[in-house]
Amino acid sequence: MEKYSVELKPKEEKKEQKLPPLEKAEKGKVVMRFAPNPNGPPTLGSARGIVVNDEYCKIYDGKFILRFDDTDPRTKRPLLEAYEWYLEDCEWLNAKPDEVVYASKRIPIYYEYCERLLEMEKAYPCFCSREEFKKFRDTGEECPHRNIPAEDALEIWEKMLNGEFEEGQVVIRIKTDMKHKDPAIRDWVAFRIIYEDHPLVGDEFCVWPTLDFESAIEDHLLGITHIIRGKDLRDSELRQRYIYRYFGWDYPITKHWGKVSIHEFGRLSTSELRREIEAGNYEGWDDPRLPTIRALRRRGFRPEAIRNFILSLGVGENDVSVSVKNLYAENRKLIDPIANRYFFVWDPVKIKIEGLEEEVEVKIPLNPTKGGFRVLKGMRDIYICREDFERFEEGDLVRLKDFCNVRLVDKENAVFEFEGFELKDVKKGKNIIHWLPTEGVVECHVLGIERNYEGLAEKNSLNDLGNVVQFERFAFCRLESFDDKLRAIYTHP
RNA sequence: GCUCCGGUGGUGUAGCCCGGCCAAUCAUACCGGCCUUUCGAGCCGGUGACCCGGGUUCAAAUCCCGGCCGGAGCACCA
Repeated sequence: MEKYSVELKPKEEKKEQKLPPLEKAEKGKVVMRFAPNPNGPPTLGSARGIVVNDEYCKIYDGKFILRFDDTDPRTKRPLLEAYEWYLEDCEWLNAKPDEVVYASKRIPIYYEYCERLLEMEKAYPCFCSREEFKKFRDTGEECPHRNIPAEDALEIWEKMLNGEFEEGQVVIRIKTDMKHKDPAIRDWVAFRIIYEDHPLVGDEFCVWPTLDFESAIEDHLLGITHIIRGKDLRDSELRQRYIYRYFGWDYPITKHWGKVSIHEFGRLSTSELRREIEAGNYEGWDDPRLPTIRALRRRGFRPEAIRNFILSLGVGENDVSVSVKNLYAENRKLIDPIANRYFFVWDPVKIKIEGLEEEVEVKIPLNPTKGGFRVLKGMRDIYICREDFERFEEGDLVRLKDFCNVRLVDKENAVFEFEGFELKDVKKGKNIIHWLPTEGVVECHVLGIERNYEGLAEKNSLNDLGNVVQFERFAFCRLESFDDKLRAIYTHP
């Protein structure tokens, strides 16, 4: 009995720093933020922003802010439920923000700063169409509106706010340098007119700041010291620095990482996922095949595994393309010592064991490191996987794991012959298979990644409802619910 | 096209700023072995990389130049 009760060795956590030191970071003074647009649930991609920023805050005793950059009610319209999802998932990832900010609720603040810029003649209302302005930008010429005097500019701004212009008729641009060597930086748009209800603040506003403007102001107001984000926002820094210069502010220290793509999931774009779901290709945002945090949680991943996986990607600027197997490995380290083992027989075939005198009680270890047992009834009629059954030929000796040895004598009728309880002859290898009696089992459906599985599982496993278990020789699965049958979700091998 | 960034084993990563201790770290994958019972788990071991060419130097993955390859931005999206 004690041969299974090996003591649980707590895999000691190496306290090594998982991230490179942050430039000019002082303990206790670091303020960082993760600033998503909540137009869908957090994905593994968002988790990178959450985890890396949070991890640095933890390392430096800093402050972690979650800021919703939700200032576009149309093109990347926020999803009302998603605000809550971000809060939930951050907390689940052990990255509870110290402060939460909603940009859409702070629009008047951005207006004030815009007015100051207009007064300083560092911003101007521009009536060029996109196409017209593109020409100026490409040639490096100033557009005719660039030198509108402050008073007139302010007047136009007032009219914008009052809804006296059509959408697209006028925008506010920040003066940079029309000769800037990178055309992307030249006089960028800070405010535009959009007549559309915002999911959070309704129709209160019709003049909306762009991300570059809103983010620039907020980062300063919030006292952000370090920004780490995707390299797609690299030029933002160059644009925003103009505002910082005009106001005499210091720009935070920045770092940018490349794109992550996961072999099995592809690029992690929220908009794409949304399209797929709306097209009915997935059941919802928590469909286990999806790379959303809620799907991963549903599958039974540990938040620590996700953190470790993300941190292992580092913060380099080159794009990474990694396999989920790395995530699986991280999770396995955490759950292997605690997940109870059970038998799950998919595509079951009923076989008969001839010559088995009486039913026996079979004790099987619950977990090799933790110890404990579960009991199955060893009887004449049992189930095994069709996959296994098909492999065998008459005369083959098979070990029913922890039960007995049997020999296939009549494949046609699925009859085996009892050979003894002793573990001998078949001590290892593919001929040790798992099995299930005809009593003490429940129907089980496993929602898989590539395919789903129908079969039978030990009734014992009901004790682990809600937990992740290992179905031996199958995979780790999370037992989600039990109604007419046990419903499990495939976690990973 | 213009601007910027990056290239370390199959994959990801450390090292590069401040050249030598790097015949290059760690993980994953793969292969092999082990296990009185998961060969789809676990344990142990092994294979495997500095994009190319020049230069500087006693010494270069690390510094410089050129090339090649990859990526990002150039939206009234974030």
